[in-house]
Amino acid sequence: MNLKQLSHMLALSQTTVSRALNGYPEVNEETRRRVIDAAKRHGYRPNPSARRLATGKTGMIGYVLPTGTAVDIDPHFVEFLSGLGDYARSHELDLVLSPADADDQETTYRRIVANRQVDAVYISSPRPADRRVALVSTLGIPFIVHGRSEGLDFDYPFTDIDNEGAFHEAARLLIQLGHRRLALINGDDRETFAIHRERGVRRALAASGLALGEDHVCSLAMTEENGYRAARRLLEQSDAPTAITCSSLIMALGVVRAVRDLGLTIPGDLSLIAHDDVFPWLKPENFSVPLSTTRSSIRLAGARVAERLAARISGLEVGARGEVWPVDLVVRGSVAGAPA
Amino acid sequence: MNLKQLSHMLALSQTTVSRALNGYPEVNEETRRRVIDAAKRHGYRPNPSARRLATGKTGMIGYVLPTGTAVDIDPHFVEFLSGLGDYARSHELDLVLSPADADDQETTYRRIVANRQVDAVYISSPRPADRRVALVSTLGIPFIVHGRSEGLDFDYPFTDIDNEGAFHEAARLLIQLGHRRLALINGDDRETFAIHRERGVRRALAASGLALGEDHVCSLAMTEENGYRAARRLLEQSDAPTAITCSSLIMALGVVRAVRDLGLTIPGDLSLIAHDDVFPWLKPENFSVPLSTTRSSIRLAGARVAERLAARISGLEVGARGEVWPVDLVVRGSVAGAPA
DNA sequence: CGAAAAGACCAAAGCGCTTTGGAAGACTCT
DNA sequence: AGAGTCTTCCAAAGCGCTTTGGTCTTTTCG
Repeated sequence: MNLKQLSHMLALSQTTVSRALNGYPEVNEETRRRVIDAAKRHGYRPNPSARRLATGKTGMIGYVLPTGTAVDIDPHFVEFLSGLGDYARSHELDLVLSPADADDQETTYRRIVANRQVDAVYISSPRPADRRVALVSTLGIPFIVHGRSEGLDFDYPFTDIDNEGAFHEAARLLIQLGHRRLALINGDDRETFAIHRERGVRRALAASGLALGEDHVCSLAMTEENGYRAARRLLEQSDAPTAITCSSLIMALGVVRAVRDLGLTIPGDLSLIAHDDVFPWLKPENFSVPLSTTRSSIRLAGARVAERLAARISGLEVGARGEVWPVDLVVRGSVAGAPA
Repeated sequence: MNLKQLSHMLALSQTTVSRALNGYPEVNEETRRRVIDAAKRHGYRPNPSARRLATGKTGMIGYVLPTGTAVDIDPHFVEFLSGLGDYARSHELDLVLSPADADDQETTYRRIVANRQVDAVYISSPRPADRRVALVSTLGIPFIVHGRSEGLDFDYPFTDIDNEGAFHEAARLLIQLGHRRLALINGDDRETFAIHRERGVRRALAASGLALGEDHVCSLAMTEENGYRAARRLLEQSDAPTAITCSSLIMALGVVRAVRDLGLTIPGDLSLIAHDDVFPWLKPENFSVPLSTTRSSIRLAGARVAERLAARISGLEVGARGEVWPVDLVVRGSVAGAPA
């Protein structure tokens, strides 16, 4: 059932039927009702390919997915996607993932914009002076950055959490508890979130006249194994930290294992606070010693990003407003006063 | 730069240019070279919307993504996606995720087929007599099932691993080691993979005149917490198992925690074998006691599914061939002879 | 009461591609 | 030389929708 058939059946022109369906004003309300009714009864659904060709609108939002045998997609992605998908569904948006060579995403961005394959895109895991942000911005497609870049000479719309504030608070708490030697087990420090977290820890230390030693900060891909290695390295050195802040729950698993292997205890020998993105399948309260966390649901962020994308597509949102969400500090058993 | 401009510039008809570009035979090789050359030089890329409208081909593969606030996307998804994306990239395919109400995916399947939004779809986490498989099959869109359904009265193409064989082997090993009371901590037993795994364990036990007690099998969403709960429940009962087979590495984390909480040891008091889908961020060899596993890379499966989808789209693959991959049993420190 | 404005509808021109159904010229064959 | 065959190219008809630029009635109002 296409527009031609439907309009013929109603003895109306395609123009009028199309307008009736799309809510244009220049059609009699009585006629509109007839049209809508008939469309529903016959299950008429405009062909999206045709509509897209005519309007340029696709009803899709895009994401360039870096791939390659050596490239691992972040497990956070799936939670983000849950939120994004949930919102997208309610607004009849689909998400198209365009796989790209991790080292050349630009080509793919250009392609999806040139081809008008999507109405908007989002960018995640931004880095300082992120080229993707600059690119997408000049290409003129609506977009939202999940996270933040830095050192760009223009503003852009983003949704981020207060990583610096979160880790500042975490470190401050540890310092208040008497800890003097803090360490940070961080994610890849080429990404802004990691830089912000480190900044937060340093700022808290500096406020008490302390500093983060060069050998007290690790920056690695967020795997259990790297958490373990980092913790071993930190805890086996002469001025081992008495407290660790950690960028991920998965790394924290490794930290806990290292602590156990070394015959130490949490929080007796080591206090630990990790960032929790809120996974359904791994919860900080279920660690053998319940884990203190800085908590922020990445799923909510996904929903928010989708919401803003939808708003930008429909022109409801304009400008370059960045929003930063506060992060909860949730104290559980894994922190205690510094050992004597 | 569109076809019209390009053909005008070459003083050829759109027909000829189109044919030259798409490799049709009825065009002079000399002319073809000129056209291809000019197209490249001017960066001509056919507009996919237009091409789609004309041909019906989209260059996209679809996946219906169940969403909802109470619905968690499986973290395995991201690994599967890595493989799928990697292959898709090399074949210039995009992936479109269509979010759907988890309780009504049918509408979405019908929509994406009716609208010709994708060239093929894949289905994951199938259940016995899965309605999606039946639906997609009658809708007539090319598809591949990742996993298997059962009890359908027709054949369909799938790629699955030998879940039954894997868990059969795991259980057999444990029995050979003298274990008599085995337990199974399984995933959601409404899904076929879980059913097959249970079947494998039962078969191995039966071969030695043993059985899987009703209270020795748990079927839950695969979270750390559920792994913990299940293990507690199993290990605290009077005829506690001396060996556990477990459907996921994440659940195994919980099992290990439970064992520790109960003051037991692996493999002294309990042998443990879990299924490993091969995550980059959590490796069985890094468990405090290296974990024995049945191993199968879900990422490879993703690549294979993409490959088959591409083949079906281009007509290279037809028919309903199902393929079943063998699973490796990797023995590490977490298994030992049954306690005396 | 007549002119201007508003209301309701339509024919046709795109959007940019593929594909059908020729047509013109060059070649082969008898 | 005329008939048939290739080879090579083209004009034009879709694909199914939106939107422009009208036309023909009605209504409004000085």
